[in-house]
Amino acid sequence: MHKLSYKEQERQRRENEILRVAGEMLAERGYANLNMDELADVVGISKPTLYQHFKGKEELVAQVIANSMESFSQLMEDSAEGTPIERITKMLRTMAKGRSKSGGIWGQMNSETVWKVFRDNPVLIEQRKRFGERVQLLIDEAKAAGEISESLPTPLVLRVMFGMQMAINDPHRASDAAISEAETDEAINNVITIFLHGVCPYRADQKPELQSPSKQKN
Amino acid sequence: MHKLSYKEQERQRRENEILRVAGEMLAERGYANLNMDELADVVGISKPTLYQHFKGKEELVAQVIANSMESFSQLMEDSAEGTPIERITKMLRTMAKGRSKSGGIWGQMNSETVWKVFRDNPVLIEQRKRFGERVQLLIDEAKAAGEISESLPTPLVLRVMFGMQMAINDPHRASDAAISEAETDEAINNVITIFLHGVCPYRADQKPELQSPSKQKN
Amino acid sequence: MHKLSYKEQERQRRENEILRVAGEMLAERGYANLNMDELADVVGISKPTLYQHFKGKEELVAQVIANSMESFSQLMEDSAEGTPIERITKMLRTMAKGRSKSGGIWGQMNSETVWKVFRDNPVLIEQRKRFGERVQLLIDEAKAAGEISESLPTPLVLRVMFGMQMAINDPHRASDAAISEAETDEAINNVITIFLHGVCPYRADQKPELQSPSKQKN
Amino acid sequence: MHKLSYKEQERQRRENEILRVAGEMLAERGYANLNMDELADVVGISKPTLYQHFKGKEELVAQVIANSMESFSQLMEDSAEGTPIERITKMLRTMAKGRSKSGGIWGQMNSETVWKVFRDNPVLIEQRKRFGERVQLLIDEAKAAGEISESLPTPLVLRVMFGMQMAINDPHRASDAAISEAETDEAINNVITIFLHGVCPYRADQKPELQSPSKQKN
DNA sequence: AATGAATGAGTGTTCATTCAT
DNA sequence: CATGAATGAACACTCATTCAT
Repeated sequence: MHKLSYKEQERQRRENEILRVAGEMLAERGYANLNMDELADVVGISKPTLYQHFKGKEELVAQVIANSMESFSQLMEDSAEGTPIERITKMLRTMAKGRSKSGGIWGQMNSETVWKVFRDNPVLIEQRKRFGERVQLLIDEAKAAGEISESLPTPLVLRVMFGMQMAINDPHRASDAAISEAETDEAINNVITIFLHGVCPYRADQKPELQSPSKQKN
Repeated sequence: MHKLSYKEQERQRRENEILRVAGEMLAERGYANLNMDELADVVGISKPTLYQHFKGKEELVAQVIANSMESFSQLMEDSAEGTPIERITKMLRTMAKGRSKSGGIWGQMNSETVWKVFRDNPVLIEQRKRFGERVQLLIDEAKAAGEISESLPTPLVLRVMFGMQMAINDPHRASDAAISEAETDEAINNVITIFLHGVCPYRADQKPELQSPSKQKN
Repeated sequence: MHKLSYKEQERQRRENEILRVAGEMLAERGYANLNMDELADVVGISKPTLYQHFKGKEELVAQVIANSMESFSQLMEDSAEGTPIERITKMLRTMAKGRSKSGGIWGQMNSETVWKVFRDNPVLIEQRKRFGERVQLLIDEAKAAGEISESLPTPLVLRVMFGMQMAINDPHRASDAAISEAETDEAINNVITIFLHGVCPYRADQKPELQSPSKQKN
Repeated sequence: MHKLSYKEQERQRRENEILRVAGEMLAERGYANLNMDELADVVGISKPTLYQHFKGKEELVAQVIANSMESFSQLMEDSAEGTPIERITKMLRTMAKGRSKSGGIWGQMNSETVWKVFRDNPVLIEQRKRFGERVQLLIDEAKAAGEISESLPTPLVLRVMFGMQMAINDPHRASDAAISEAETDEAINNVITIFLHGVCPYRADQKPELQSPSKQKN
């Protein structure tokens, strides 16, 4: 890999900065309220420069999502040690701590626009595939280790992981009343506990029986 | 209760129609892409008429949310029989089936704007209180019945319920490829199962141990 | 003159009420901010009823102006006794006291729209003529009596009268700090004094010499 | 003071042009009929460009007023020579000639909206203070020189000056029939004469006696 | 005759995107 | 390359006016 020129480095640094800020904005305010003017302002560049880095808002957001997935993937890679469930736990915890990086963006998938970007952007199509495979692998390992019920479809487990994310904080807490670190930690722990118990293979002697709707009244 | 005039009925009917369409749009496209022009068009009225029903976009959305919470509340009321956990199960199932009514809108709370409406709108403040109390009651009953772990804070349980919601469908499925009823049902069942196992009091002999972060590496 | 039916009387009463309220609104807020919805509301009737009395906003305003001129004319008629200048004084005072009736509306002539109504409305054309004649008469009498300088064109004197009006109050005083009756009275007295001294024939020995622009530097 | 770049100059030029046109429109048509679309059109720019210069209609109007006051202030500064009354005379004349600059806008203060801007806009608050002080000074000098009656409150004198303004022209003359320069000049002279005689200290031997309302009948 | 309800035609404002410098 | 400045296309909201009842 050849050495990057100073200019090139600078460019990279700035691109990352843009993506970082955009990621935060996207997670906090949603696609529609992600304002290109403000973004450029906060990053400290002009709008045309912004457009030199990204062809448009959609592409920018696509990159943000890509980055987010990438760092998520990286996270899985990095926590390669431990039992699968330990790794999953760690992932959940990391996601939760850095809400803006992954969880926050996931929450934006409810917006049609973001979803379309996620679905149709060429860069993301590839990334989605790789990402899915890696997660699949991890979850499957967990299944093999008996830590996740075999009967649960992998994508569903993944979606539950993200859904759990959203349960950790009131998305926008009491506005001014900052939440203590300890409180957040406890919420995280609780959510992880719920997740782990929720997905682990249950045994016959365990209480909750799912009643199919028809038999409900019984 | 006096009989409503035909006009009055018509007005009500239309108001409901507006709320229904707006609810769908909100759930599917988010606040920013809920377009008053289009809404009026789809409902088949003119914009000023729309504004005679609702003072503005925010109030409209507030009403949509209020309605959504109301029908959710109603649901709890209606399913008053059965063990608490049976009732919760039924609720989850109903929420999941009618995504647009409750779950879909909940997903929009990630948008700053919607969240502000939810927090600050006077109509909703009262409703939130009542809603919270009812749910609190239900969950507390479930705790008392030993169906939900006492150690889990009630609001967190509620948030998990909503988070679960979002795990049921890819928020926007493969766009055209409609998902079979059966598939959805299975997803619902799976998610409910996960929820029930996740929150039920676990016993010492159960597998998953939550490792506190410090001890993680062991 | 035949006796009016009760209905007819009622109608008249309401028409007057509309004109009164509209007059106040027009004087205080200007043409553009005179809102037909609000007007109907304040008067306590529905908009279609309003439109049964007046063909449209312009006609309504025309009537308001006509009324205003009429009551002004009436005022001149009523104060037929005394020297011309005494009558003019009385007029100024009455105008000032009831700003909304005459002076206030006069102030709205700066709005293109109101001015056009004033100029072009058929009802007003006639009224303007009569009004002008009466005032002309009065001012000419005053001139004849040596109370107003012969050299001042009558329309200009009239305009100065109205201009003086606007000097009495800050159009919208310190908003909340109500002005004492006494203060207003003094302002009125001062303004009238200025007017009377301003227009009365001056004698050679009086101080202020008007310098024509060319000689100004002198 | 560094030399402005060409771009900067151009920007200034355009900003002035906007203010000029807006000032004319405001004076002629009032706040409500000052249309941002049309303004942009007339100036020859697009609406968003307009909004890059001024945050909104109110701010734009505030600037127009500020400019107007500033040029008025400047006028006082510039005509620093001569007796106070000479200076006032000159001011009146200049105001009258350039109606749109000062007088015309003053006439709009009857509109609630414009008045609110005048009262509440932060930029104008400071300007109003300075403006008031300067005028106060001038009028007080005139009083000291015996050219304006000591008994007249300064603010009232100022208001009368502006009121006089409005007497010079029929605010909108016979529309098409342009008024000859000479006519206007004569009107101006007459109004100034009236003003000067009106406010100068009157002597006991002068005719017009102000009758207090109670004694009017004599 | 009176009204609740409806609307066409704007109005101010914003935003993603592109030139000219 | 970087940028100040420009813009087309929307969008939320309002208002005078008119029907249908």
